[in-house]
Amino acid sequence: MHKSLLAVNDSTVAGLGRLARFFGFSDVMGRLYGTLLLNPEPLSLDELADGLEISKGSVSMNMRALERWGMAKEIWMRGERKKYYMAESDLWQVMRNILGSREQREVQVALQVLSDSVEKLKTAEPDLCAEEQELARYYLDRVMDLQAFFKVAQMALDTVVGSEGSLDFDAVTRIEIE
Amino acid sequence: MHKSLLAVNDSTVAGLGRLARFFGFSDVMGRLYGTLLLNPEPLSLDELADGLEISKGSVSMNMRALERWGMAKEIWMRGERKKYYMAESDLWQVMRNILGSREQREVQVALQVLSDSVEKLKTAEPDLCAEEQELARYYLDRVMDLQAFFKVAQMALDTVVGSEGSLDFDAVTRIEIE
DNA sequence: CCTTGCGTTCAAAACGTTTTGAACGCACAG
DNA sequence: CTGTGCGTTCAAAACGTTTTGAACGCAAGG
Repeated sequence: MHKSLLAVNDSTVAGLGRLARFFGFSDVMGRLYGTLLLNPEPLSLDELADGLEISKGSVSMNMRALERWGMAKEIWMRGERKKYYMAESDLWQVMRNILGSREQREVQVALQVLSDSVEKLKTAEPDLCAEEQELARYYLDRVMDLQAFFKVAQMALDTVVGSEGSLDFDAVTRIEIE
Repeated sequence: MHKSLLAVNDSTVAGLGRLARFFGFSDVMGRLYGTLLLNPEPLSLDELADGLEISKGSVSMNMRALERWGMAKEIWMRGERKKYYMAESDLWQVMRNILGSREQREVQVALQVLSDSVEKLKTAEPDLCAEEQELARYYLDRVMDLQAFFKVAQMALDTVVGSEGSLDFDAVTRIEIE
């Protein structure tokens, strides 16, 4: 294959590996996704293993993870006993999958913990000595700051997850500041 | 100290540890930040080490990292030879620091690599055989999808980083979809 | 029934990151 | 000048995660 195509392939695959790490996935997941994304035809596990020079076991496990995250889908080729995969090429769809199942849950849990804390502090206040009451109020301020912060995060996530099609540039610039 | 205050402290510190990991920092950085955030008075390195039951060396290194990220600042106490730290309690300021120095650079690099790829593909196209040309066009489509994706990310980051004060809820809900 | 070709699994190994703790340097007080 | 108390450093150890590769299961074809 031509040198420039290989170069583009390499940097894209490497870049998606980086991106995957950034999102808390493994490097290999990102590279597998990149390899599939740049292949018009579906690829088999062996082709992926050869292409990235990693073990078949690793490909098997990481591809299952990619499937669970909706980043790749299995393709049935008639007459073939091998499994073939293609990348989900709609990046916003991938984004929605990830934010929707992982990040939203994370934020939910955080908000739950924080509102429990507010509850605890308010309930306990009467039982506290003066000094402790002051500290409790201080805690309350901080915890409520965190709550406000996470609520904004929650709204932002809901917006992306609830969107259809791709977010466009103009839309994002229309975010306004208090 | 009262049980409920300890419970709130624990869960907040643990939660900020989680959050720190999520953002690619170490758990300890998040816990140190949380500990400082819930202390009306500045704390010394030894107090932090004792409070979290970690070594003094770790506190020293992680606090310097927190300082570099603008998440804590040193407080000079007259007559004291110890170093004291306080948390930067404006969470949006912390966010702006992190997004501004780390994430923006990351996105910049990605965009640079992608536009280099576009350039390479366009330059090389005339030299390619028919089959390769088709693949090059396929690559171009995919690379440009990635470009669009990262440009949205860049805009979102710019918006947050360039903002002053805290983003409010309404503002975020005003994001519109294509 | 056996063989072949495939995907899956998982224990062990490789690897990277984080934590520790002892050694060190520095500044101040006596 | 010396001792004390502090922060810093870094090599070694602990730890967690990822990768490998051999063993296995399973299905299809002979």
